Amino acid sequence: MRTRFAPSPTGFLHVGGLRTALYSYLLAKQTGGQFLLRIEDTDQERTVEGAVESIVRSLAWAGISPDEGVMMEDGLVIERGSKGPYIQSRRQATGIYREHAEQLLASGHAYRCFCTTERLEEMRRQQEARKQAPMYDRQCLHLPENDVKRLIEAGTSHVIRLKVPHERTIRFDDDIRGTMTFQGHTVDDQVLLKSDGFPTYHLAHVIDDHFMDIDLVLRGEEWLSSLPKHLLLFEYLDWKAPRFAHVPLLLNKDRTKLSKRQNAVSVEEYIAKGYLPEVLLNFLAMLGWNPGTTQETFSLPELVEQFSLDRVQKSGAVFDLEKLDWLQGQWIRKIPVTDFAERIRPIVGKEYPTALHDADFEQKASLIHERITFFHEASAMLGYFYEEPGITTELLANEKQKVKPEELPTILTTLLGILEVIPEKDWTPERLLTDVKGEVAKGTWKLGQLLWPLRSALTGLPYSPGAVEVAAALEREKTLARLKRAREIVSALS
RNA sequence: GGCCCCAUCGUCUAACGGUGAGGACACAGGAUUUUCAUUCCUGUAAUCGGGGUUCGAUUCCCCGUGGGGCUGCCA
Repeated sequence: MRTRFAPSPTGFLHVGGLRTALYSYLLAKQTGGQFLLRIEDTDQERTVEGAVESIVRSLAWAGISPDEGVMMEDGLVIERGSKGPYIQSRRQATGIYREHAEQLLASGHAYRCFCTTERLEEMRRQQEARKQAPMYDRQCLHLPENDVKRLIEAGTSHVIRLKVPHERTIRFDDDIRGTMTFQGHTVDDQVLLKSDGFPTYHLAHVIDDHFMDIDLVLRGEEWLSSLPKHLLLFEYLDWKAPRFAHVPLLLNKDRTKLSKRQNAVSVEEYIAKGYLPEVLLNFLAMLGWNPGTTQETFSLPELVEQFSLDRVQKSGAVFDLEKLDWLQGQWIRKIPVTDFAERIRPIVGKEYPTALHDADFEQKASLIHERITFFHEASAMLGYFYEEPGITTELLANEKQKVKPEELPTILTTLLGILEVIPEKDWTPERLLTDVKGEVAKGTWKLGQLLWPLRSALTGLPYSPGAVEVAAALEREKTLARLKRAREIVSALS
């Protein structure tokens, strides 16, 4: 099956766009077909410089690479394939859209309209005042042939409109929604070719999807109401229409269409925040689709295998970030520790260069593997291994753990007494814990009263990996030095 | 206003017309005998309303209601 994604280069790639691209990609891949990327830049005014690069880059980041059409090679945007060009402004230059608009004119399914924007605006105003649906009143449909000829010769600016058959009922099947029906008289005579010679979306999509041999058009639900126009065009051009699947919209918390005002909507924002491509894809796939099992995490190959349109939801889905963050945690924990360590090493190294050559970095990284959500948190979580932490009495004491400030000097001395007798070669988390517990067994202190001051003296943090794990990774000498320093601080204050 | 689409826990969702309406996120409580996190266990929580059809409707039909989309020489 050949599918395509056809965004307009009006800005960054939208997360909703990434989802339709993903679904299209999955369908193409699972049938051994091709996925195409086409750029729809027929609106000269809305086209944004650099948007094509940005969209292609975001798609590549997500691992959704087109087999044909617009793609990235060596950092450059290129076009590849035998059905090109794949950028509509370049296709326009070939005359393909005008040609077919004229064919529709000749067959009587379209007509020229010379109405000015002012007249159209006035007409709509009046229609609304009369509580009628704003629709073109067909003034130019009834223009005598001679007048049309004269106006064209005079070079009068005009558009070409589709002549919608009012008496017809248009029925069709959508792969997600099933059968739908529209009455012809409720469908407006859509502009097909604008006065600047560019096609509108409607004409361009029909022509391009035909010539690019697209089997299935998968797009957002916002296109549902213009589908009758597209079907009519396929019919009038005497082409076989592709299948259509309209996916439900992504929603804000208040259930309106996902918008910039209420959410981060561009893929670039999620990249910048540090989400893994696997996570965004996994999350987006599950918004509006479910596997019918309790599986929650899916890799791209798993999605290719399991995705199907008949399990796609009809109603819109709220884009809820909480599950996204949970998924990110799940995916991070799936990364083998060695790989995880190598991924965060450069991040930590940026702030603490010694981490770059730390032979025991993996041991330290393993301590935060289950605690981290974003890689960029790593340096803050491991900083105490590479610089002396700031320690205060307030931090070392802890009411909940029953660590009273005035007892700190005694506790720290006790801790040093326990640890100093452990030789370098036995400096493991297990041995450290065993010996601390041995002290607890004597009955003076509870475990928390010893471990809280130990952990906070070593890390300078209220939350961190466990005391003995940190001590082991920090090594004997540094651990003892930090405890001594802590003891000096508390004795100076008492 | 008109046209079209949609409707199960707060959110994402499951359920050949027969289930105690299931799972996940979030939330609450607990366990993992130090914090945080992880992991595990438990709990709170839903079929929009009204009519049909049927022995039996979350499921099928109709009418409401609610929400959304479209209504541009934008896509």
